[in-house]
Amino acid sequence: MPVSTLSPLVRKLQLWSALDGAEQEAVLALPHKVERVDGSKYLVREDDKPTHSCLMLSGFAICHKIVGDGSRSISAVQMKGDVVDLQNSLLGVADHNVQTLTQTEVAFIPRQAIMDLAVRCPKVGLAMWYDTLVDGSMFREWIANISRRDAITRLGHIICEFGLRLEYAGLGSRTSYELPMTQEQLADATGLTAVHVNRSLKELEARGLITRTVRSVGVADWDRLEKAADFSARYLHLREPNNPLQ
Amino acid sequence: MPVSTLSPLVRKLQLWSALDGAEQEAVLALPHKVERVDGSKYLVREDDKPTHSCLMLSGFAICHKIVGDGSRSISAVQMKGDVVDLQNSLLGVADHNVQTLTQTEVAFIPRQAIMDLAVRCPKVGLAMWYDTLVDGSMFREWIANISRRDAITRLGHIICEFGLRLEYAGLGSRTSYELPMTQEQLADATGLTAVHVNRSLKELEARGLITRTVRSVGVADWDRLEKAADFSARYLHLREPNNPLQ
DNA sequence: CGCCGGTTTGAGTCCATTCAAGAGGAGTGG
DNA sequence: CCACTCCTCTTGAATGGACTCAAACCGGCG
Repeated sequence: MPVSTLSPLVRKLQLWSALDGAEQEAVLALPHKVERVDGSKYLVREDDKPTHSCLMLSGFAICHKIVGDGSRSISAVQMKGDVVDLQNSLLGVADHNVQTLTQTEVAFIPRQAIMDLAVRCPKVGLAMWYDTLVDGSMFREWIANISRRDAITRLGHIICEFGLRLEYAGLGSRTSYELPMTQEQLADATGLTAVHVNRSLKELEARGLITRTVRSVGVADWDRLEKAADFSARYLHLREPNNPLQ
Repeated sequence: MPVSTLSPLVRKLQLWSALDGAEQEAVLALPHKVERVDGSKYLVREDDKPTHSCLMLSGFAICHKIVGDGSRSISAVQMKGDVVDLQNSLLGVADHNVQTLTQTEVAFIPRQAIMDLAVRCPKVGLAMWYDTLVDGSMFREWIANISRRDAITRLGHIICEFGLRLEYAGLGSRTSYELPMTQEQLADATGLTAVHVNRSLKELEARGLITRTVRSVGVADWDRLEKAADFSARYLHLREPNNPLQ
């Protein structure tokens, strides 16, 4: 296991807080175990008391809840570089499920080690806090998306978000990428039904806003899609590397 | 201005991290300015670059966004003891609006002072991070609420949430409290329209799940409402005082 | 008293859902 | 190589929950 396994984490934290050599070392030295996990496996279940957080090294995962009538709500999609489960593991009892979409590689990091590091290296703690604040920003946008946009705008919006995030993570281009979600999963992430997602995607295509093949999305005119999807990247708080906030 | 103005903040942070005397002092010593703000005033607007966070001392405020077609999405309701605007002020550019619902007293704390404190007293920083994680948990539940529950369940759920939070903040009882929101605001917090909120509240009343007067809510049988509203308090991560996580 | 914001009610409409069935692809096993 | 299964995607028709539009009601307040 190379010592640089956790370097995506360092990269991410550096966006927020200028870490000196010792601090970077401390992050890289976090105890962890890398595992390959199949698709559609649970990493954490609601009500669990998880002892580890995980850093996504490859693949995709979702955060979701099952409500009373059995239907599912997806609140986030995680990809390479994202730290999932800070929410769950730090707060003690998991309030949502984390499930892989595809085969993934994840680095499991003990909860206690993260807390100790945050106390020992406050600037690292600050950066992790910032990362959580960005998660919050994304949740708020999803709330707005689900509650106040129609189906077509809503789907356009999530397509824009994925495009930017995938591009930022080096997994594709915003104008052409592989979408690792079924229409049913898209439905659960947008508060729609799979049938209506299907019809709305077709409508987006008919309007010339996107092109589709099996699981890939193409965007001919990004600006036009952004406009139609009521999308603005501000809420993602994407930052250029090597330009920490402080 | 008494030195104990910020004590609600100490109380809140203590839930997560056992702070020693010096750390408590450091929190209380945060520079701040207390102001009385009228109802329906903006504390922060989207796109602002706020320089302060604010601790709510009394009254109510909401976080909201206006989407492309002009409609509004409320993502959170803040009350006494809540720190609003960490999200906005720490990340630089505000991604949502914060607006008072009622007359409020707020303590404005400079963003830089909070960041400095988090670095100087890492356990305080950790506690603030935890508080942000709880916010995230609430956002996820709201996403589930808005996307996958019908109107009646959705409203019942938010009524349960407010009951518990108000009781926890010492502002009423879960079975009888003043609700500081109009039906239009409830609509924007649940992804419904004001008209449908009205009809659904009446239906909740007709089913004997709640009683209403002008702006107050009564719950005759809490357990029955919880059940009908698919409510479980887990996501609020309410903790007993004097029992820090570590 | 008249205004105003909020609540209530009715009637008609529509966006998204439900139900149902067929088509396309990938994987499995005989 | 084909039959079979399973999952996802696609399409049609009918339904319904929530919306829109509109008007009346109500209490507080200048």
